[in-house]
Amino acid sequence: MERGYAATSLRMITAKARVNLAAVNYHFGSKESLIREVFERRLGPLNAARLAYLDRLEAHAHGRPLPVERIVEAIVVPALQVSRDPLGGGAVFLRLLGRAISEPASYVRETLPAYYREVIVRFKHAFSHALPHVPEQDLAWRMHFMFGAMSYTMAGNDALQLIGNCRLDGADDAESIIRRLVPFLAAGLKAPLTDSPARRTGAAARKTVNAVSNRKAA
Amino acid sequence: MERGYAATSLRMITAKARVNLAAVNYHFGSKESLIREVFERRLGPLNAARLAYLDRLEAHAHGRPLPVERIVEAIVVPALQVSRDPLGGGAVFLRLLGRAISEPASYVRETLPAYYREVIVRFKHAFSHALPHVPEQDLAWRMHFMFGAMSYTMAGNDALQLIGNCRLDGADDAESIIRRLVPFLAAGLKAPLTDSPARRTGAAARKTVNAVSNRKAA
DNA sequence: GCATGATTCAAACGTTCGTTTGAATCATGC
DNA sequence: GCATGATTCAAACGAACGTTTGAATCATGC
Repeated sequence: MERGYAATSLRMITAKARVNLAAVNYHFGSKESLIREVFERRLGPLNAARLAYLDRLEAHAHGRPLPVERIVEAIVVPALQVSRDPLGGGAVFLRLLGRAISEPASYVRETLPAYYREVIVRFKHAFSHALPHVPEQDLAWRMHFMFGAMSYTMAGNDALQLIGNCRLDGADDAESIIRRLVPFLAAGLKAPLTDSPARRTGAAARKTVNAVSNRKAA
Repeated sequence: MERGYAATSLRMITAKARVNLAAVNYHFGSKESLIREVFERRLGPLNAARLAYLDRLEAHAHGRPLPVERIVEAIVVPALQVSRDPLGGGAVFLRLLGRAISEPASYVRETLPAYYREVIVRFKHAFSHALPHVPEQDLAWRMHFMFGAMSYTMAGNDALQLIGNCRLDGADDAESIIRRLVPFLAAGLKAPLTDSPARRTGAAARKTVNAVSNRKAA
């Protein structure tokens, strides 16, 4: 979580766990299998809880479209529960997960999608039902942005915000994060569609390029 | 960009660049200094362009609050320009940057904030001027979410979306990404404030925890 | 109490890493 | 054309990595 996969050695892990170095290869086979097992144990139940949450919402709705906020909650709230449950991995696992999605290592790029496939399909249907006027492509992109904001937040990437002369309070309190994250994401998903491709950026953008070039020349 | 800092060896880099391995330590001193130089060269001009863009907007506004969409554009459009300019690093640098923000390595967690300090202060002022009803803490969080969605998108994290039975078209076309990203972020920043802390999540959340526990027992 | 299979342990393996070294090569000013 | 400083190069260094090994230890059923 705090060092990334490649930079975390089995010697660090086994020392922290107070076990012998060879135990990892004996019980798991390899370092790669070890972290795969972590996801197997933690991510499966988390996504199952998300689907169960969505099932409950849809059962209550009797086919009517759900409020976007509720659908977003179905994704975010189970993560909150995990972060509160030390036996379920706690907040540490969420941080690991947030980082893992950006992890370039092949082991995770080939493993994670399998866990998310059903979640994405189900929630995409729910969103497209709740937002019938949003074209499929736009919805896919908005879900993409949503996952970005979520995983970034879960990864605890406070590197930038720390220095904005005002710390983020309640960064440890998952509920206060969700109270702010859900309205943000729901508003983004419900944003009005802009059919005109922002023509006005053309001129300003050219000036920007010049500013970049000038800086480089200096 | 595609392997992460720790997993990218100087031997790979020097082989790709068709130079001798020792050249890195001769010209840069160390691997860490090498990547620091990359940020020095690329990130400085990019953030300068963002500030210049904001300067231009504010000069035209004569003290009046700016539309949130325009402020977001000031952050996003210069990145588009960089992605189009192969000499400025191109899209590859943006992907590197998006990954770097999530990179746990200490070299970057201590280097990047310095480049972003002024950007964050200036844009926070602009946003709080445009959104006077949003408390400072909420605004800080919303900017945090915004950076998350942005860096995730810039990092090209398509691992999850690929399998949602509908590919993201135009993923290479930066302008079409921006056309969708700006409305999403602006809507999120302008989202109505929820003063009631979503009490209704209590019961549902408890059920969710049970679902997780049951899955674990199975 | 002893045989047996599972687990733990210290030690070593081969590989790869970032870095250093010292000689070879290049460029440049006189 | 030669001295000098900068750069390139092949080779090696020590350290750290994931993994393997074989003996020691533990647990368990008879």
